[in-house]
Amino acid sequence: MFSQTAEYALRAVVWLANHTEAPLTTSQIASATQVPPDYLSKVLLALGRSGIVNARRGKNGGFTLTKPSDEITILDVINAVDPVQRIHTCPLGLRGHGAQLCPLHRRLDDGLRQIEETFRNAKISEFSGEHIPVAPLCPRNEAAHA
Amino acid sequence: MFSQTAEYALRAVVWLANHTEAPLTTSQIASATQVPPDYLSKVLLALGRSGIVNARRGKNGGFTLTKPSDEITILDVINAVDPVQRIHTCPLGLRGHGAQLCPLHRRLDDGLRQIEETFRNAKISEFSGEHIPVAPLCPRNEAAHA
DNA sequence: CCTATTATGGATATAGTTATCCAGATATCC
DNA sequence: GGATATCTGGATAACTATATCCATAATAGG
Repeated sequence: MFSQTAEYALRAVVWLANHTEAPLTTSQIASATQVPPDYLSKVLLALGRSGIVNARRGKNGGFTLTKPSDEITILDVINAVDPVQRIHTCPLGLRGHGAQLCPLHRRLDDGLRQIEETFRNAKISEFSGEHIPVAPLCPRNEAAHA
Repeated sequence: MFSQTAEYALRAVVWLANHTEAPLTTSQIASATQVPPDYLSKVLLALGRSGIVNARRGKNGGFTLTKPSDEITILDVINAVDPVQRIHTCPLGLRGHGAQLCPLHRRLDDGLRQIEETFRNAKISEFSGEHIPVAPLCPRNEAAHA
């Protein structure tokens, strides 16, 4: 349902939100989030172009978030790499004029609107910071070691 | 967000729900719903395998719905061709054990669950029958002719 | 039984997404 | 200013989704 690219972008942003002390390099993020490094570099590029992350080159360079994590939503990240395509006009190319969708497509678009809404209300801060009981991204299930 | 295939499948099913007198052939459905005929044939095959449509070969053959349209949901159709992939295990392949998703993936899966819910509640009958004010699928905008 | 019609499904082509590779640009540090 | 680290971005490959083509199987009707 979501593209792989969106998944990768979210992992990167959540990881960055949890490591704000210094910039993180592509390869640091890649190994932490288990994303192919060279592909991640494209994803980070897109996140940069959308103003979600900031890049610094050279030694001690890397990526940082441009905003605090409570000002970034899941929707922002998804839209940066793989925008939600709302249905604005009849996909059949009939002469339905714009706003007037048929019941089916109106209903499908309602679903899309709902998804947007849900993910607009999900701030990245929800997944970062000290208050998170389990580790960011998937927990390593420390319970198993006890 | 939804695949092209799912879109095609929904158009076909809605069209069938609105034309129940006799079986419709692939090419009839294709031209009515503006879907590439040879591709539609694969889509209808998948719908048949999922028990949503019934096929009859030979003269006067074609496709019919196996059930009344109020017993088929948008979710049924989507799942027949391009199933909603819920997130059950950690996509990072870490040793998180099944049920225990990290906050991010739990939230994403919540979104997916919500989509399922929304489309499970959308019966195809909603888009078929005499009670529909505008034509099924996109209206031909008859207003423009007045 | 024969013919016409229609679905079934395999083979292949095209396009889009995901992934890899590497040369270049830019910044930092000394 | 030189050396090194790092992002930027173009070129290409692998994979998946979409689309097309056509031979075959099954059915209806005569």
